[in-house]
Amino acid sequence: MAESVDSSNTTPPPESKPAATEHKSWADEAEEEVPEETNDAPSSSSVSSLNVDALAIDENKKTATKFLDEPEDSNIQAVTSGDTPYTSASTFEDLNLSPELLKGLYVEMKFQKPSKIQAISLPMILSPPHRDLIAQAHNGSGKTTCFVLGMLSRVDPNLKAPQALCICPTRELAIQNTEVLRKMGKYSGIISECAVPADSRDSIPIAKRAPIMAQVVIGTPGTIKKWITYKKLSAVRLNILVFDEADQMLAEDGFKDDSLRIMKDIERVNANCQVLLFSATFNEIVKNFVSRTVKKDHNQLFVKKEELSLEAVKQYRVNCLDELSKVEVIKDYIFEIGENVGQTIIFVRTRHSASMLHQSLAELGYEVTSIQGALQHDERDKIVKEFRDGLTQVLISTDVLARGFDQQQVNLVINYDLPVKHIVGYAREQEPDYEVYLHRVGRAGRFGRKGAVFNLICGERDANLMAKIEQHFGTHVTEVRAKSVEDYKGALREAGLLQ
DNA sequence: AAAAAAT
Repeated sequence: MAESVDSSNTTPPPESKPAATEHKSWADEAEEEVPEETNDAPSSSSVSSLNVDALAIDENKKTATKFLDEPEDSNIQAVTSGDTPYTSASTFEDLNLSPELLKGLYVEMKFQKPSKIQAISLPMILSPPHRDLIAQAHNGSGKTTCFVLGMLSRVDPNLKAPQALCICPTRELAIQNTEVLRKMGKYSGIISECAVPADSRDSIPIAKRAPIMAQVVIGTPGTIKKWITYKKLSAVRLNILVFDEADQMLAEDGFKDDSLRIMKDIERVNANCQVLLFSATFNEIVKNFVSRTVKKDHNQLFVKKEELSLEAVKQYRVNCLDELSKVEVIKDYIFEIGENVGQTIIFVRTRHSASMLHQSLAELGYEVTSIQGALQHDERDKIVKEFRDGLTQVLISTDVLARGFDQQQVNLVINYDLPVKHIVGYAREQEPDYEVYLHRVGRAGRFGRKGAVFNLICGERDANLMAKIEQHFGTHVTEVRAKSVEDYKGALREAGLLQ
């Protein structure tokens, strides 16, 4: 039903081309980034021969392009602006990167060749005239590498001034992206700074801070805005501005104003700053809005929503009699067998329920940690670090970690509550937050790994939400009977997480 | 409601 809406806005109708090939498992090719799991067709599989075919032109001189490459076509729809030809990169060498950056990719990151989204987006990001780009790609498919490499490539190492800026919705994501950039840029000599609020004890008053000399700055909107306002962060030499989770950053209350403000502040002093918007989700309304926040001649990459669910992540529902039995399900089944399949994140809707669930499980003797935005910054950092180090197996979280959090050992995601949209006024029926759902699911199955999601459903209200989610993404969420451990084992086996 | 972050 919504498909027509989707395609009409993503892509002008093709004129002469046959319909895009059926979608194949994205996961198969996303695995390219994981050396030990690489079992793909050899890289000679004709990626380099693809070129851009003009399919249709609209009044803005937008050209719809279809990248015809590997047999497992991932159906990323490209809309390019003007007549710059872009050729997909089959190797990182195709991108004219510095030897230092190539070394970072191969030695530090252990990458072999670009993933699909990298192959397509990087030429668009790196080739003059450096047009703005709105890029959508699946969870865990390597978006971070796209913009991190974009930032590193567009920095002049000899110029000691901020040249690349990246804005993220959470502290955790800003830290994670900074770590990726430092790793990838290890041999480049490029200096970076993470702009998130410091612990109260070692924070320096902004007025006393020296101006930022780092060449790349990655952070959250409040701190970045503050640095710009106090003239500690100059936008004059910025070549590239990235919004990670851009749909949230630019369209959601609380983020939108800050993001647009930062964009305007930069524009005022710098007309040539390339803007990149990255996310796994851009719903139709948001897509429409954000495309008006970037330059008119921007390029676009989009994926249909029906093809966004990761096929490698199996989705299940568990019907629970009441809220209390949700805890039973978690302790009897998830803890009994879940611990054998890797790490688990349990998502809850409120900060309060994060604490409550944590407490209940702790009282029952289970080792869990929980994270939510009301905790102290250093506490948040500590909990994430323990989880990353594998010291904790099960982490309860609000949606603070719903987006972007990349921990490859997470194979299991529990939706203790389904995400719902906050509707102002008196709505009769609750609407699921489809984007948050997809992002939560995407915490499992990183880079094409297997994963499973258990949605704990209680009552008609939850059942309704679940049904809407299934309909929206065109996926089936299999029911698991909450009767015995065997039922759960069967589900995990089916998901490929158990033998 | 949650996410940022400032006061």
